[in-house]
Formats: sequence, structure tokens, C-alpha cells
Amino acid sequence: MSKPVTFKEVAELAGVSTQTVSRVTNGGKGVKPDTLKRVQEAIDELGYVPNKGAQLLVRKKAKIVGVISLEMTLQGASSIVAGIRVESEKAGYSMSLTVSDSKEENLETAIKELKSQQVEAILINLPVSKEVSEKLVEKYKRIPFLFIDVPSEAKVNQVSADHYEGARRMIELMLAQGRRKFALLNGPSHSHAANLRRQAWENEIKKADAELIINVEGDWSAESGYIEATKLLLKPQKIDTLLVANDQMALGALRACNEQNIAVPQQIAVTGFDDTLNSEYFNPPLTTIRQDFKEIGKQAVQNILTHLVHKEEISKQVIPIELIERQSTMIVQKEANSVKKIEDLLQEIQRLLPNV
Amino acid sequence: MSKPVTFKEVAELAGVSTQTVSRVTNGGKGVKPDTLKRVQEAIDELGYVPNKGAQLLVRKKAKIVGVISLEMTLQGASSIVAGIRVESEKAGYSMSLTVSDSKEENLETAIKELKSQQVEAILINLPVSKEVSEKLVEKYKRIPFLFIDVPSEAKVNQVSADHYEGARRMIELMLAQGRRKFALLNGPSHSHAANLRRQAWENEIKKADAELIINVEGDWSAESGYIEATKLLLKPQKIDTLLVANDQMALGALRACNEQNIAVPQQIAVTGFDDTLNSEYFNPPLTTIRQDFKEIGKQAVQNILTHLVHKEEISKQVIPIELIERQSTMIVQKEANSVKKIEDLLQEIQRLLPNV
DNA sequence: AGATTATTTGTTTTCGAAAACTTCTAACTA
DNA sequence: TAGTTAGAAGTTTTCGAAAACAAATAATCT
Repeated sequence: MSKPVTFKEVAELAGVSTQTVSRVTNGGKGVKPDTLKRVQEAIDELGYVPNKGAQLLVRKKAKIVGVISLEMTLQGASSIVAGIRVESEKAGYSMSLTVSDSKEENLETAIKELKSQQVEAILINLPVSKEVSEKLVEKYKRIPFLFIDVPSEAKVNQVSADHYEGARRMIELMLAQGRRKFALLNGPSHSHAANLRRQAWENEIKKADAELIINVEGDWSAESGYIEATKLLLKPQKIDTLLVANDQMALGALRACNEQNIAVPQQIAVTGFDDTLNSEYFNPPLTTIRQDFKEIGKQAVQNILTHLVHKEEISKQVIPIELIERQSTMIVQKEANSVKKIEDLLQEIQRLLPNV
Repeated sequence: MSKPVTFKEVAELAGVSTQTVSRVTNGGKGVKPDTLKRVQEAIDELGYVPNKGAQLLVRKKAKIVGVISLEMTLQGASSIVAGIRVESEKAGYSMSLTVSDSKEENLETAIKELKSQQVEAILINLPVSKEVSEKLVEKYKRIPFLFIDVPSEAKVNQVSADHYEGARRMIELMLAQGRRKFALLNGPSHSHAANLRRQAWENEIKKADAELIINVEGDWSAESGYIEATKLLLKPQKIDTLLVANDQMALGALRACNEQNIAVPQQIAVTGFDDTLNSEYFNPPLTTIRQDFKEIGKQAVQNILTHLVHKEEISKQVIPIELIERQSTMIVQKEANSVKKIEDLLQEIQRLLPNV
């Protein structure tokens, strides 16, 4: 039942030497069409597949890129990894994925795991500080690293989305709409991306001499968005804009607004960040910043592979973002069907009257 | 810069034989504490990591489970894989992940890739028909398979959520609320899970002698939910319940209702399926069926590993589901703050009046 | 003490595939 | 026609780690 088919069995069945089998599995160069066909048939017949371990052992180049990522249930992380996978395959590389968190100890375990697979490079897709990133590069200098969303000051290969510019463009739009009273719902402060967004917002608010009324922090989850938004909406100080650091928290925030009968965007505008698959269908659809996750993954692979060949300087790349304006901030819309809406509202009032 | 450190260098540095190094890396049984320490230091000093390829080659057992999954950007798929990963690790196995779609040709490529890594078993986490699943098991009989969400008639190892029962419980709840006019927004018909849910709904509607007014199909995405729901809401026949086959489509459907000023749940109740992370924060929060994805992954691993040892009969397991009732279907709530709500509605009407 | 048993370490062989090298045959050139 | 060359296939060696086997040393028992 077990015992995988090997080389020799194929060679025997086809009546050739093992080396000829090897030639066939590696493209069939220098093998007569006749023999090639015979060997191919033997391979199919026996269901032979070359043993990766043996190949890995004997070849100097493994053609594998290693990836260390956050838990893949997170939207952004998994999209980036998907981009990496596709681009690696295009380049003739396979991808080996390890899941870890940002704890240095776990990161090192993950690196060792990948090293043991003889990967040619390691892409790190989780929040890492400047210090840790530089330390890792120094410690494992036999293998090139590339970091996604590491502080730009870090002297390491990196690809990042333009968080600062994205956040800046968002608040620029809000200011242009005449909004002045801001609440910020930031990401966790250990995240570099979250800090950039926060900085952009704080700087722009100061520059515009607008009011930063509330400044809180969630953990990226819809739940935390809901909890924090609920709390801040209950405070006496009134705001006109709620800037949220990602779409999931924004979903929770929208829910909180709805529960407290606060009209979005009429009373408060709410914005997100990421443009996840669903934010177009939130109630109301969410104004947000699109990060092209797949592009980030793609560039990460391309950069590290050229680095493997040319071994140049440190490469730092920033992927542009895009502002997506939707109804959660659109105030100046003509409401063509207002009559119908008023009718509906009256109906709703009628329904509620018995309760009073 | 490249050239990984090997065995011998460590042995030389520590002044022992290579076999002793091997003993140390494998737990250090039967090595004097003194020697062990010396070898460990040499390992750390050189940054030695055993070559997985060589290990794979020489050991008969690889201790790897292979997983073939849909693109990981999908909520459910990635949660299942996360469950598999955690459980494999607990059992001392590593997990090798390959992404594929349901095309037989791509599936076979994925299987070969995993076989080449000497995996001990293959878990398939994507929709596969009875025929294809049985064919694969027959063709690759040297390696045990387990399918997640394959038709239960298929004579293969399987773990599935109880889709039929989940859908049945959902419509049972709706009928108990006195709802009679149903619209179904199903998943794609090539999906086994989608078919089970549809069957449950159709059967129960017939049994209860309720009306099945509309019956359409989406592709699981929020976008398709929005498009299909918009179309069906514009039809002249009125419905009181919209059963949607997953949460993402339900999100799109909720958006469609909102755009057309249809109150959920007062005018139409909307239900989902899956209980994704966010559906608790939809507007309104979504009544849905919770599938415990991590549990599915966990059971899949446990079943296939016991199968490896005992090699018994085919194992078929069904994971129970849970009905989560939220506001998208709750009609009988006391509206304590009706006065406040009416005030808000009047305000909204005032705002709209200039447009008329 | 002598013999038996454990403990610790070393030596040899093995795994499967491919690279490096070799041999054989057929084709082409002068 | 002999000699050179290219194409096709075979043989040998190699990769790194671990298993199988063997030996040497230390510990225990009678």
C-alpha cells in the first residue's frame, strides 16, 4: 500500500537505465522520441513521481521561495500570499508557506523551518520592527530577506503600500468636504502600518487647524470597531467624521452608528482602509483606500528574485494606493426618490406609533 | 554567501562523529549531557539546520499531511486550512499546502506535487463530485485521501458540515415566525454544499405548504448577492423571507434591500449561512448558521491519522451546525426607544423635504 | 573479580535523483 | 574510406542525514 514507486522500477519496465528516466522527467532533452514515449508510458503506468527530497538533495538550487505570514484567515495577508504564489509560479519557483506571529522566537523557528527546505529567499509578511528586521538580516546573512510593511527606515529589502499617502488623501477629501471634527479609530500601535496612518491623520488635522476630538485604538477586528465606536459615539463631544484604520473595524463602526440612529454620512462620515472584497456592499458602501494586495505580493517576488541574480543594494519599493469614494462620505447627492423615501419613513412611523 | 552548513562541519567543530550530531538534532537521546552541550553550541555557532530533503530521503515516514484547497482568500476555506494546520502540528505532522480549483486536471497536478513530497495522506478541501472523488481514490490508491464536503454517497473518507440540517433549521425558524412567501438565493449548482441547502429549503417549503416564489442562484460573492437580490426585489410578487446560501451574498442582499428602502426584518427577513467573522456586524446583524470551520479541519486531520494507523473502513463524519439568531429576522422585539426613533425619522423627513 | 548489561560513541550503508563522466552508435566531412 | 563529430544511452559518484550495525567504555550484579 505505501512504498512509493521509484526510478528503478520505471527504468526496468521501460527497459532503459535510470539516467534515461531522469532525462525524461527533466524535459526529455537528448532522448530519442521513441525511447521517450516508452519511458513516459512506464511513468504513467506506475504513477511515478520524482521524490522531491532526493531532488532537493542533489541539486544545488532549490527554486523555492519561503514565505512567513500571519494567520491566513486575515483578508489582506492571504491576498498578498496569493499574489506571491502566482508570481513565484510564473518565475518557475514554488512557494513554501509558514505561519507565524511577530514574536521573535516564533519568527526564528519559522526561518529555520524554511532554511531546512533550502529556500533561496524568505519573504516576511507580518509586522516587524526596524530593529528586529535588521537583526534577522544580519543573523541569517546567507539568505536574502524581503519584508512587507516594515518601517521604511529599516535597512532591509522591502515592499510596502503607501499607508501615509493613503491616509493623507482620505483626510484631504474629508477636509475638502468641510468636515472639521474628527475622531480616529486606529489600528494597534505595534503595527507599523497603523502608525503611519495615524501620523498622517494627526499631521493633517493639525495642519488644517481642524479638531481632533477623539483618538482611540482597536485590534483590526469588526468587534473592536463596534465596541470602540459605540463608546466614542456616546461621548458628549460631537464629531462629524470617523476615520477608521481598516474596513473591518469600519464595519463594526457602521453598525454602532446604525444602532444609535446616527445617519451615515449625513451626521457622521465614516471611512475605512484596505478596500476588502465586501466593503462596496456595506450599509452604506464604504469610502476607503484600496491597497492592491496582489500587486504587493507580485512585486515582492520580482524584487527578491532580481536581488538573487544581481545582489545589488537594498531594494525599497512603495506600491501606490487608490482612493475609493462611496456613500459613507458622500453628502451632496441628489436624492431623486425623496418622495418615495418620505412615504417609507411615514409608514415606519405609523408602525412605531402603537409602541409609544 | 550561499552553501548551507552541513552535518560534517558541525561534527568537526564539536569534535564528534556525524552520527552524534544526528542524535542531538533528533532529541539527544543517548548522548552525554556534556557532549550534547558541545554539539548544541556548534550548531548554534554555525547556524546549522538539517536538510529536509536529506531527511525526507532517508526516513521512511515523512510526517507530512498534504492539503489541496481552494484559493485561500475565501473565508471558509482558509479557516478550515488553519484548523488543519494547528491539528497537524499537535500530532507532530507538518502540513504542505497546494492551491487548486476543482478542475480534474489541476487536481491531479496538485496530487502529484504532494506525492512528490512523500506526504502520508491528502486532504481535499474543495468541491468535488462523487464520481471524481472515487476515481481519484481508485487511481492513487497508495495514498489515503479525505474529502471535505463531498457528496455523502461517495465511498470515500469524508468530513462535512451538516448543510442539510442547517438549512432545515433555518427555514423551520422562519416558518415558526409565520413567514410563508419565500425567495431563495442559492449558491452555484456545481457545489455540493449549495445543493444540500437548496434541497432542504425546497423540501421544507413544500412540506409546510408555503410559497416558493423566487429561486435564483449566485456565485457566493457579495456582488452576486447584490445583483440577484436587486433583481428579485424589483419583481412584482412580494416575498416576506429571503434565504441566502452564504453570508457574503447575504451582505449584498442586505445592501440591495437598503437601497430599495425595504426594511429588514420588518418587511423581509434575510438569512445567511456560515457565520463569518463579520456577519454579527452587518446592518442589521445577520441570522445565520454557524459552521465550525476549525473543527472541520481538526476532525479531518484526526480521522485521516487514525486511518493511517488502523486502516479501517471508510470514515464519514458530519460536524453539527448551530443556528445563530440575530436581528435580520427578529420581528417581535419591544422597541423601547420608539419615541427617539420617531423623532429621528421626522428629522430625516425634514431633511428630505427641500428635494421634493 | 569476572561476567553481564547499559551507555555512549563511531563506522558503514542506504535512500532517490541528478550531475559528471564514459561508452557506443550513427552521421558527416575531407 | 578513414576519421571526426554529434547524438543517445549507460555507469559511477554525489548530495546530507539517519538507520543499522559495531565497538568501546562505564556500571551493575553475583
